[in-house]
Amino acid sequence: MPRRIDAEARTAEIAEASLRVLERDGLAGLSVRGVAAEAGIAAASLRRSFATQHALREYCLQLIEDRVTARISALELTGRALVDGLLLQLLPLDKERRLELVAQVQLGVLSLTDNRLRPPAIRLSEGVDRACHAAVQILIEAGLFNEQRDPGYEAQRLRALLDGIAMRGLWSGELPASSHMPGLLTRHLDSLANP
Amino acid sequence: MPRRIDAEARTAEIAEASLRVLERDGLAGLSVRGVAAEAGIAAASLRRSFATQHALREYCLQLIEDRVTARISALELTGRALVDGLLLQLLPLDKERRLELVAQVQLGVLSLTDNRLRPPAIRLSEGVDRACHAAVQILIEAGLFNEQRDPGYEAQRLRALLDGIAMRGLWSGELPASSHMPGLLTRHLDSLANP
DNA sequence: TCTTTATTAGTACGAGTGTACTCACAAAGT
DNA sequence: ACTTTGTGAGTACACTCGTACTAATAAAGA
Repeated sequence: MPRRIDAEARTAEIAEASLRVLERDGLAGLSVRGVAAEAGIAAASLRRSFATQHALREYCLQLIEDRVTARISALELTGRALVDGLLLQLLPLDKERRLELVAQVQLGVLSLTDNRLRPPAIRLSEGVDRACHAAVQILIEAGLFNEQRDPGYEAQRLRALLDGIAMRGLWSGELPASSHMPGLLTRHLDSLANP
Repeated sequence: MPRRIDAEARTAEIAEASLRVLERDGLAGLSVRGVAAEAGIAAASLRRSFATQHALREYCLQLIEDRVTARISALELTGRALVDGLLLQLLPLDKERRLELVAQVQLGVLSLTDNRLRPPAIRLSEGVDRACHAAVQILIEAGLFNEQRDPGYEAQRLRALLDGIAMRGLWSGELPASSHMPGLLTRHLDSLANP
């Protein structure tokens, strides 16, 4: 009887349009009317998928997490190459990853003053934490991690370094100048094997 | 003839009220009426100091930079203690520093989509860069920097690490849990002397 | 074909926004 | 005492916002 059964596809489209709006216009542009226009649908249709603006913002964070984890899961690598690939998924090295990171930071900053947004923001952050700990574990198993080092500390330091490099890449304009970001990261990963 | 010649004092009060609003209510709260209420003055009086909302936001970034540099200049330390004190001024270790960092991130994120805000944001970022390079230089002069290391690379890595630790401190709620932030930093600084 | 449903466009409301005024008051310098 | 000036409170305009409706349209299943 119904007209269509899209549901999920529709919400995904809307959320992806939201990410584009977040990168182009920032938080101020993430309005019901603005996102609907970007998605090419009517505002009333958007409110059928997301009854409230908060639900939309929440789903955006969820979508970012899903997309990143999907990309990481798709990596068919091992050892050091896997560690590189894994961590590079969290840096704004191309348009897609920059889009996600900008949106993530915008919503993350909003979560500082909107407590309802903190749970999904924390979930996302914990995911990155797990990735860093996993990276250290992979290095250990590959014999690329000096045994004198403290795995827990190195995972934390790696997390901070990763965030810092990502931020640096964000502020410093576009993608070209940020091509030396991976260098900083890989050089750090190299150093974990030595002393 | 005039009534008072405050000028600077007034603008400083307003900007400090703005920082408080930014931490409490976020970017959405940084409105003319909202800041005026926080500062305890009339909206019309605020617009005498800041003709436009953009000027207010711009001055906030400037004020943050001034406050941080003032605190750093006031440090009467040398060697490693100076490096520690210098870098700790950029972490959200107390209410004042957290206030500044939250405001800085809020406006920094806004500068991603408001190009007029980029110059002051970039200035602030470059100041942090200089601090990191200075920190490395101080370590070298104090003999706490292994000569096999690359000063330029270590300055960049320090910068990223500092930003990452600061971000971590921001997201993870309040100040208590972030007391292990300095540990991460000092441990890294220690390691610069060795291998 | 008929019925059911999703989508659309449009409108409406109350609130908040930046910006721009006016007018009365209070304080300081001459 | 008088004049100049900053301040305060208030008002206004045009806009956007989230949210909530309506009525009309289009498409799919029965």
